[in-house]
Amino acid sequence: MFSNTAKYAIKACLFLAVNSSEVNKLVIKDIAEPINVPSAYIAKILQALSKKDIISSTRGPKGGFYLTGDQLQTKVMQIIEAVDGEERLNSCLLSLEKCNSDNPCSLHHLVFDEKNKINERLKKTTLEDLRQHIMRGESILPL
Amino acid sequence: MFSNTAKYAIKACLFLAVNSSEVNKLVIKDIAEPINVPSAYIAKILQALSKKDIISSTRGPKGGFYLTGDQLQTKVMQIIEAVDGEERLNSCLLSLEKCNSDNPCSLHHLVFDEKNKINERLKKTTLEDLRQHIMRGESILPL
DNA sequence: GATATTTTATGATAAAAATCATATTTAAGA
DNA sequence: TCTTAAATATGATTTTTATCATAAAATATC
Repeated sequence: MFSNTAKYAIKACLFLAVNSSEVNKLVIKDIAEPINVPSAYIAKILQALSKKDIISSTRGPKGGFYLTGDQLQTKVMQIIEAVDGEERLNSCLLSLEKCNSDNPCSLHHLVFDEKNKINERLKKTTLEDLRQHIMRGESILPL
Repeated sequence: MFSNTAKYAIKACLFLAVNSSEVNKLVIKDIAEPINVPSAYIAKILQALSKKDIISSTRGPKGGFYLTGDQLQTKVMQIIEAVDGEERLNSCLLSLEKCNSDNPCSLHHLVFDEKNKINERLKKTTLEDLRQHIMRGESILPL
């Protein structure tokens, strides 16, 4: 459903949401190992997220990655779009240009409402929301 | 959401459902062109579907592809599984093995019910259902 | 300022998915 | 039985995605 890159990005952001702060930066290795993603790969993803200001970083000794308070308000959808580009989730199931609610493709009715609901949630849910969920023990930190 | 291969497979099956029959077989070119898929590619997909008995074929002159009455009862999900392999649609969003309803990953609640609903529909809906929908003008044949 | 530690930029390689090409087999019809 | 029209089998190529590698730039600390 998501690309590996998007999944890894979400995992990394959540890991940062739970474990990092401006005074507790994490170095690539300390992210890659626990979330179980090859470190050279996650490094590249973190760079992209950092460039898009979804996460923060400073280089040099004592440097690393972390999230600011603002960045805890990032929506899950923004993370996905940052790494995968937009509309991966918004197009018709069959990728038909002509398909829309007025002129639905054959599968349209089967998925439309549910797909919308999922998308709405991804657009609304923030890292902070997920972090709190994890803190309360209502879901697990994906590792 | 689906692979190109799965999308093309669904399009081709629907096209056959609407336009073919045991006495009106369609040749690759007559499928590939209208549904707008490269013919060498759709040929390969049709071969796979035929081998799994989701569509029928006969070779030689007057040969071609078609659906039997039974095959009109094929579920959309079966088509997807035939070409993509199973479980592409059944795994956790983040592909976590440990994630399930008892031990949900952070995104689990955001998608679980809707994903299930979609999957249920894909498992229930037959080509014949979709064909009738199209015949009644309630949806378009995806081209 | 020199050094060490970190991210950043860049690009190389590997694997998977999509696409293209073609020789072989089958069956109809002359 | 020969020819022709079709699917089938097989595999090559291209494109995309995933992964790996490394030199350059930045910054803290001595």
